Amino acid sequence: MTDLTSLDQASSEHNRIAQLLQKYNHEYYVLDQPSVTDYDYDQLMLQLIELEAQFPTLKSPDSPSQRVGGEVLEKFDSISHKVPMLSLSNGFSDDDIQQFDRRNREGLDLADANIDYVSEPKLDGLAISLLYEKGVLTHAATRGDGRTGENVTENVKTIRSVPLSLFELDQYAVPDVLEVRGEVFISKEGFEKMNKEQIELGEKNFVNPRNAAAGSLRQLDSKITAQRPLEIYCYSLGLVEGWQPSTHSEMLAGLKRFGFRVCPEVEVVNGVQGCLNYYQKISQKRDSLPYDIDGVVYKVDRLDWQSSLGFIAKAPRWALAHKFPAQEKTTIVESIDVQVGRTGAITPVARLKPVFVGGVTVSNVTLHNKQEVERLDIRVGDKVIVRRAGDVIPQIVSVNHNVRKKNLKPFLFPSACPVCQSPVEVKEGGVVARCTGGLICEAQLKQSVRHFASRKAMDIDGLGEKIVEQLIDGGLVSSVPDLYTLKIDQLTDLERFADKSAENLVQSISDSKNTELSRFLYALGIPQVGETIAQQLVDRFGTFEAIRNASVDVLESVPDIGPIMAEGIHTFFKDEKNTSLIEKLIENGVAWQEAEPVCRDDLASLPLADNTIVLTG
DNA sequence: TTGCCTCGAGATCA
DNA sequence: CTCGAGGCAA
Repeated sequence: MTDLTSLDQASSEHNRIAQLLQKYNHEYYVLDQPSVTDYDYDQLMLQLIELEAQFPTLKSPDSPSQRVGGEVLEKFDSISHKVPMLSLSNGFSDDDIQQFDRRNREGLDLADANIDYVSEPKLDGLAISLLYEKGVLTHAATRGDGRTGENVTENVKTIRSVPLSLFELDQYAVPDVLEVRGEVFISKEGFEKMNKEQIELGEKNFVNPRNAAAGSLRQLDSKITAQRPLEIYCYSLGLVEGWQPSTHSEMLAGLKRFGFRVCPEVEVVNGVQGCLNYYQKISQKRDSLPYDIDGVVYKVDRLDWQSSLGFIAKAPRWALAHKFPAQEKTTIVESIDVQVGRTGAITPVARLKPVFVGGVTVSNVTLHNKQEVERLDIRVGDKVIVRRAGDVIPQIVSVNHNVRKKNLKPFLFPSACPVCQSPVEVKEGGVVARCTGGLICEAQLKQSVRHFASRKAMDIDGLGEKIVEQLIDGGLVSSVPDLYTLKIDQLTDLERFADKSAENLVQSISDSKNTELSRFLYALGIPQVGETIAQQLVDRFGTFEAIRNASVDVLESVPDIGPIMAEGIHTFFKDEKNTSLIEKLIENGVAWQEAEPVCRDDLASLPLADNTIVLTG
């Protein structure tokens, strides 16, 4: 390599090697048909890296050398998705699929004609968006909340099956802007290998491929990501300029030509029967597929039909995820605890003998309320069937009463709060039992303080659950305003609280004094008032005084506020306990900028959105 | 709800 | 080294 002295020479050599590597890479990771040995590939890569070390100007963002990882980041920046990343509606039964198809045919005025659907396995990984500008991968982002995700470009570049630049084939011009979406995952085999390595390194095993993939993508050091066996299958587009396929299947074929990996199980099927047959077929193949899936996805093939069907709240109407039934396991109820929430809600929770189901270890399952406990007739010592319903929340499916030992005692739903002994009350017509102790109840107090400090409320950094517990158990805090009079010396008396921690906590509490009205409102924990309603109240009324003095009728005029909420808000501000608490907070220095009341309706959602309205005065 | 990553800080031990 | 907080993903 040292014989390359001029930049020109080096540059053409760099080009040659880079192109070879791109080709070999694609053959190996996308087509699964390698034409050279791993050794040859590695040697070539080393040559390239050496060359770039000698001539750093040759290091381009799409150089194959990017695959080994680069600089260590300090944090991930956020990236906003120009086209939001939506989720999919779920279906579980044949009937759900038939309804989906019927809705589509009705929506498209098709009566009897069958719709072509693209069907594909639903991979159990994490969604990712890849942005190519002028054919080069420039940004890769996680889904996040659908509107804003994290910039994980450096990590994604290390995934061998992600093209760093698009293939240019004569007859297919590369689009100016191409955002491709897909699923990043780890294969079953990759996962096994990875865990073997973890053991050799003396590290902990990963529990399931999905979380291992998500964790791998969140490494600040992309060199670590580069060593993880991440793969990708691409399945849809985001923002595109300069390419207009007319069907989904044509789009997927195009993606393959550009060098993307597309799941080989994808098929175009005809009508609802085609979908159901596909589901059967994939169900049978499921165990032999090299990766985890949790269902199949159907998408209307014609893109013009997709756009005329459009979207509901946060999912396309033209696609449906047909999920496999959740895995179920049997375990034992070890105890039934009762939790008291911020609003006094009494929730029974079953503590289970830990059981590995659906990829995670489940040991706690909420039993929701009294009715549910009675419906299940669940007792400590019972054998129960557990599953993870709809992706995440564990659920008790049923209790095996046949094998119940005779001496098991029925669970007695408490009539007094287990924490403060105040009477428990169920509102007329309601299901939720509530502790009537209010803030006298330590459980409610703890939760209120925790809520007050939370990020979307007053954002007091470092005041988590355990610390709140310590403050209240130690008698340092008996109401929310007490936070603002905490002194460093008081804190240092607590366990595991040294000077630095005490100082930091006092500082972040003090920092929270300057806040926004909407945060403060939300922090107060007014019944029914979440983040959104708090913001709407501020938009409508502008000042705290205006909100606190608003009559029920006026409150009801705010969008999304009905009679129940209006009543709740009004009553909250009439209660002297609440007003004195608010006074104290203000005395202790909590303050915000007040605004003029602006009656701001959500313009985008109104029929007038397309017109221009000029406001004067 | 669980799993994973990352950070700061306290505790522990050489 | 361990713990708690915080953030993210499904």
